[in-house]
Amino acid sequence: MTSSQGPTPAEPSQRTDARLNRERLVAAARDVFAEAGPGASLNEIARRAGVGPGTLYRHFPNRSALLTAVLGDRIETLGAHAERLLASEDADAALEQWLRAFLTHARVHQGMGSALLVESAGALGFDCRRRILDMAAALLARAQRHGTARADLAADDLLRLVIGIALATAHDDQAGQQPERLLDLVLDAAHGAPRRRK
Amino acid sequence: MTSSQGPTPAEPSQRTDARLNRERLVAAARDVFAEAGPGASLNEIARRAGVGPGTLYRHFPNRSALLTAVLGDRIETLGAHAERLLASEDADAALEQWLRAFLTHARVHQGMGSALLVESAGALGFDCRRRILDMAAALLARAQRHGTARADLAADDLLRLVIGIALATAHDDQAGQQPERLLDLVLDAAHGAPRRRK
DNA sequence: TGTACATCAGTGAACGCGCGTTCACTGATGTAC
DNA sequence: TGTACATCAGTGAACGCGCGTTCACTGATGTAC
Repeated sequence: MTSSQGPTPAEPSQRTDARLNRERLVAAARDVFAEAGPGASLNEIARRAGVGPGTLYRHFPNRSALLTAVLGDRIETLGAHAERLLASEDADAALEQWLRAFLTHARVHQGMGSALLVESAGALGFDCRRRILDMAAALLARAQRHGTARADLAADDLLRLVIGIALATAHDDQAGQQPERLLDLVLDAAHGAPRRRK
Repeated sequence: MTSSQGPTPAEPSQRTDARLNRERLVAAARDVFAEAGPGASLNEIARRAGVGPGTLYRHFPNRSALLTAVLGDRIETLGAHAERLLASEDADAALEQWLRAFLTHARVHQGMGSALLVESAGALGFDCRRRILDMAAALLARAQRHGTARADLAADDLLRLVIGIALATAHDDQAGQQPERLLDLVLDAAHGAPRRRK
């Protein structure tokens, strides 16, 4: 493949001011979404980015596109992390470390991740959901084969529990160590044998 | 105490039309909150109840009062259930059954419960949170003393996990048996021994 | 390197909307006689 | 039991607000010469 020197591979050729404003918008959106959730005001995001509302719409036709842009690099990071962990020694530890990273991500975006993960509609959201689910599935499968993870555990269930922890502890400043504690509990369940049901 | 024949013990004497409208409002609020979450439109609730917006405000000065009214009988029910279960034989089964009932409640009110449970502010909300936490704590303590529940488990953690399940699976019609499955996992964690951490 | 200009990004006032909330008015209720 | 009336609940138009979204206009950018 030919090596293009631009930092944005997808966009063919963008004016420098346009690229700058786009970056400003994504940065502002990251902050505002983190503060006010996925339903945050788009005007507020434009204000925070120092651009007019029209500029926001020029770059992102709808809220979902903006959400996806914000999530984009997070997902890249999580994906790279998963890749590395899949090559590591301890399959159990790999799963655990990735879930911790995912929890941090989901908490900071308090439900934003889940807005995309839970809602089945939305083409862009579906893609995000798929990619994260794939990462979790790969790590879980390895922990089941070469580790001590329960065989009767689905990746979607595990992920959903962690999202639940994020949602239930989001925006609670006095939560302290609770999110980590709750994840410990879930990890216990992921490795322990199922109880005999009556 | 003297036995008053009225069905509303707290209200001293209410006109019949007022009581009727109040009931209509609570019923409408229950539906609308369940559909649209705790941030649902109050005008929509009034509309659904067939009364003017002013009437809603006459009965409930703010959204929190209305939320509390809706939650009221649910909490009564959960409280009565907890009372009964505390007198039952199997301490573990009692905790499990109550948590299942609580999950159903929290799911149907998709985050409405959590709106009151999580937010520490709000005098009325605080009361709800306290009462539910007390129920969970009593059942958990008994399961720890006379059952197999882990000693290093806090009632707030357990409750928060179940709320998380409710939030993460709310409004997902194709969730199927997932909520119950996730609760099973949490129950496994609640009874199993903690893993040795590296 | 310097200038002219076509292109396209940015602007921000303005629109319609539904929201929460108010309040002067209407009307139903229940009581006193 | 029937009527007069004081009380208080209900009404719903109206207000201000912030939202999402648009679009005629302005202005910066990068290219062609």
